[in-house]
Amino acid sequence: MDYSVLERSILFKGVSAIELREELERTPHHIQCYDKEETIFHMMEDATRIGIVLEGRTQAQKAFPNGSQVNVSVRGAGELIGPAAVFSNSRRYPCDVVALEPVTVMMFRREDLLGLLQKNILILENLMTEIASATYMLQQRLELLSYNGIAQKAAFWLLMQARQTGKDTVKIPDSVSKWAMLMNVSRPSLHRELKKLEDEGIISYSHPKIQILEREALQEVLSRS
Amino acid sequence: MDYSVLERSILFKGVSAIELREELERTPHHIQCYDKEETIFHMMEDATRIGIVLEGRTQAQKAFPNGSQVNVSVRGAGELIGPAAVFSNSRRYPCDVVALEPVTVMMFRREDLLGLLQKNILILENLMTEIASATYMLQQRLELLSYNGIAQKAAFWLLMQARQTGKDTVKIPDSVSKWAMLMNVSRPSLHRELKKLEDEGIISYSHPKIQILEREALQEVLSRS
DNA sequence: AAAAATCTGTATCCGGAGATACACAAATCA
DNA sequence: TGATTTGTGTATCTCCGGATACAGATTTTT
Repeated sequence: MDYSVLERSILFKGVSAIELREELERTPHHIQCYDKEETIFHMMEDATRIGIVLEGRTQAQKAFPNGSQVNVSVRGAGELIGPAAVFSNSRRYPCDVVALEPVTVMMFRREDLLGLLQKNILILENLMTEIASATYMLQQRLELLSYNGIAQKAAFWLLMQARQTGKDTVKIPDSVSKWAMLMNVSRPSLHRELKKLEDEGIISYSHPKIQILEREALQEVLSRS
Repeated sequence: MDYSVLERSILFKGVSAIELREELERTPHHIQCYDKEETIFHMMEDATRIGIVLEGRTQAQKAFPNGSQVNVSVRGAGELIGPAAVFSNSRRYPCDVVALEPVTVMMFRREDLLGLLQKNILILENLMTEIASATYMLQQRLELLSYNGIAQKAAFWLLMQARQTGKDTVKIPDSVSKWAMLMNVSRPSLHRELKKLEDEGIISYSHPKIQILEREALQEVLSRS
């Protein structure tokens, strides 16, 4: 078994290889594989298990009654799926988690993980940081959705990316379509607004890349409405 | 000093009074009072402190550059403010937290609280559950905002309330205006849509109360679009 | 390399919802 | 109790953005 992923995983980072091995021997868990498209956790299902992605990528998504769908987050090797759900009061998965590719996951049952946490403070801190950061991401997401104009949403997202990466050239996430979904707007509308921003000389947009030309002006877009 | 609030607080519930007193004596903290309208935590400020509300109510809110504002959550006696922010990677408060009334808060610095957590697993579990549940609330909020129609948003909210309370008569939160803000729509538009739903015989609306007449139909509203 | 699937750029149409305005009711305060 | 503030009910107007369509480009599959 390859421990390198685990050693750098969200949950176990900072834990020495030896210690990690011991902990795992003591703690019940199992490895599970899923095909592409397969659902790992079902929305509203009882949240008894938490997973560490060992291989492949998963996506949390929420299907709407009208057929549309919102993508919440993508998790790759070393990342966790379902951590908040398992410890929340409701103890339900709030979205579906599906495999974007063939995926292998290490699964822990809630009670077994709790044991781990009680014995190893470092793991516990890791988990807490992860969950806390998740709420931060969600708040960010919420702020994005709370802007009423498409230009505002796009500007907010661009400024956020620019701040996080330190660069003022931003690559579009996967595709314009995905980006539009992320912001809960239609793709043609997003495209139209990007063009407008380009016409105004605030950004320059050539397919997979967007460059922020006038950060001031872009900031100022946020206060329009 | 009155310990009754603390004993039933989110953070310390389940901890015996004696133990609680000991912990508090060992752990640096201080009590702070705020006037109505005063800001307790500033958005983007360095998140070094976590608070337990002892008296009064606080509100987390986010001001937008264009002047509008989103209310995130209200916290009363025994509840926590800033728990996720303090343990997130960014370590920034994601919103302003302001006093809705005169408020007294017990403040802990991050490092002091960490000490508490390491010594007392129960407190740690409490905190984790709280943060995890917060992400659940946020997901809910996100789902609400992700519906594109006002009728859909309202229906979702009503069904949620009905499920949570078990009743099919729902009281509007504070006021229609506040409700509209919560869902990020304009008040007149919300009112219009409520009327429509009433015309359709799905709900009955007489000022502070809404009764769900046809739950099936209301559920079905969600899939419109 | 051909075929299939997916994504982009762009235009046209139209409905939903925001902004605004104002009379009336309700709650708060002086 | 009257005055001031805050919230509700409702209409009208405007426009942003969703739906749809389709031609070219790009990527993936076979």
